Amino acid sequence: MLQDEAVFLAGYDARAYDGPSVTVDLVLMSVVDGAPAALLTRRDEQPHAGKWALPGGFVAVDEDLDAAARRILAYKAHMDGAYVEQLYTFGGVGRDPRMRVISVAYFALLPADRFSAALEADPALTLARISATNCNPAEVTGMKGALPLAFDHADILGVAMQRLRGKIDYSPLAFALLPERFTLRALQDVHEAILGQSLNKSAFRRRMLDRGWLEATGERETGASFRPAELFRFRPINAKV
Amino acid sequence: MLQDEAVFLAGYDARAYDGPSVTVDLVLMSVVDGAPAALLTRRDEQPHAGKWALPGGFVAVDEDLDAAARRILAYKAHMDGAYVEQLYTFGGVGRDPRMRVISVAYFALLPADRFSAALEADPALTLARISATNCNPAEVTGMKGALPLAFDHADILGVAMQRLRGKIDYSPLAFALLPERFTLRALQDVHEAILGQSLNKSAFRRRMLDRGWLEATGERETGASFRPAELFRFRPINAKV
DNA sequence: TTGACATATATCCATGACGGACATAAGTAA
DNA sequence: TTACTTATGTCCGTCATGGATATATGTCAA
Repeated sequence: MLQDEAVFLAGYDARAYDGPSVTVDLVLMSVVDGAPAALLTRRDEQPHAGKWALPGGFVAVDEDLDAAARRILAYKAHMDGAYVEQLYTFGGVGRDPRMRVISVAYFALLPADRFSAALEADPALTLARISATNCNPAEVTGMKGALPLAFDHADILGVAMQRLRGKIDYSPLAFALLPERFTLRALQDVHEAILGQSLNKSAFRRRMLDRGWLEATGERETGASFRPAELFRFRPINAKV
Repeated sequence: MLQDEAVFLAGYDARAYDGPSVTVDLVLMSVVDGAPAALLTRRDEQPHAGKWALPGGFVAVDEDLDAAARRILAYKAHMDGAYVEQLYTFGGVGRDPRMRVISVAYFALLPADRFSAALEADPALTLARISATNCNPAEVTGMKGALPLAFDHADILGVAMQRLRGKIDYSPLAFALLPERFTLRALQDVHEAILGQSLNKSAFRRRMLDRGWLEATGERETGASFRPAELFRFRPINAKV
């Protein structure tokens, strides 16, 4: 921050010198129609009015950081129970032109159906498709073309995708993106969407079944006009998340 | 800056409430005598007087988060140029009994010689050995037995070791713990100290040489009473840190 | 000068994970 | 009943790894 700019702000609020404010920003992610997606809210006010931002909010002085993330998940995104993990803390001085804000980013993973339900429940939310192939900076497109992102939220989205790609093949993150019962094909689709590349089918099945995370239900999918696949369930034994 | 954006800033009340304070805590790590170690400072004041803490400090309102980490590295640990990476943000309400403090933890990696130099330069610092095998919670011992840790710094140390263990075999982190020239044996010693287990020698050599990170210098170590090993140098080509 | 010694370096092989091809199974639809 | 499509299981070549073994190369002592 420039010196005269600091003096300018100090004239309006002396407490600006107390220290940085802390917010939590949430990257709500899912895989929709074979592509990674995130939920964004449209900014009505300055700065960055009209641009799209991650749901977020200030951390209260008597509130755990994780609790703040869950509160924002429930209040601004109308959902709870999602898998939530702290992502990274963004603390550049110029992130927000109003004042100094340090933002602790979290990402939350949701199955596509709950994702859609949240979209319908809140018209202020929109779905942004994230290009998995070219992810730095994150290119997001909505229903009507590209979505300009507010603040450094494109960076945050990029780091979230990066983390997801790095962890998905050795952690059970993918199960948070699927319904309770799913086929091996659906599981592979999620992996391929996150990684942005197709995977070998035999090797993928072997790997997943050998890992011990899957429990066969004995049931099979319905509605397909071909041989139905068996439905599996996530068995969180020896789970390392 | 847009016209209406400037108008908006002029009337903005920077802070409507008092929020949490933000500090940066530094986990200064190295491998000393075949064991992972960290630098701690002794607390003189309450709370936790007499216990040992990570070097840390408040983040100024006009200071980048990363800059704060580098400042603390320079002022409290008397060193610079180390490899520094953000670790995790600890935001529990009861962390500090005095007031609400959210701490962004960083870890810094240093070769053992610079580690020792910092120890000699500042008598307030002490070296804590970290048991790599049983790392949760981190057990640290100094020269005279166990070191009780202040606040939640044992947790932070544990997360730092966990991160280091998780990243060392697929990232060039180990080179930040070695001098500029080193033997393959020294590199393996560092890996084994971090992982807390011995590694297969042939496989380790093959893996490291195939990875393309090592540049042979043609020189050999001196002072050994047996066949001297070749000295290698880290070649940061295609480096992913 | 020479040989013992300790470690570095190179070679070889068994094992297991993986990519990929192929055959078979099991549903729907005509 | 047959065509069709995908699921599921089997087989094999390739490659990374663990591990053993052989050779190379320095110091040190006799």
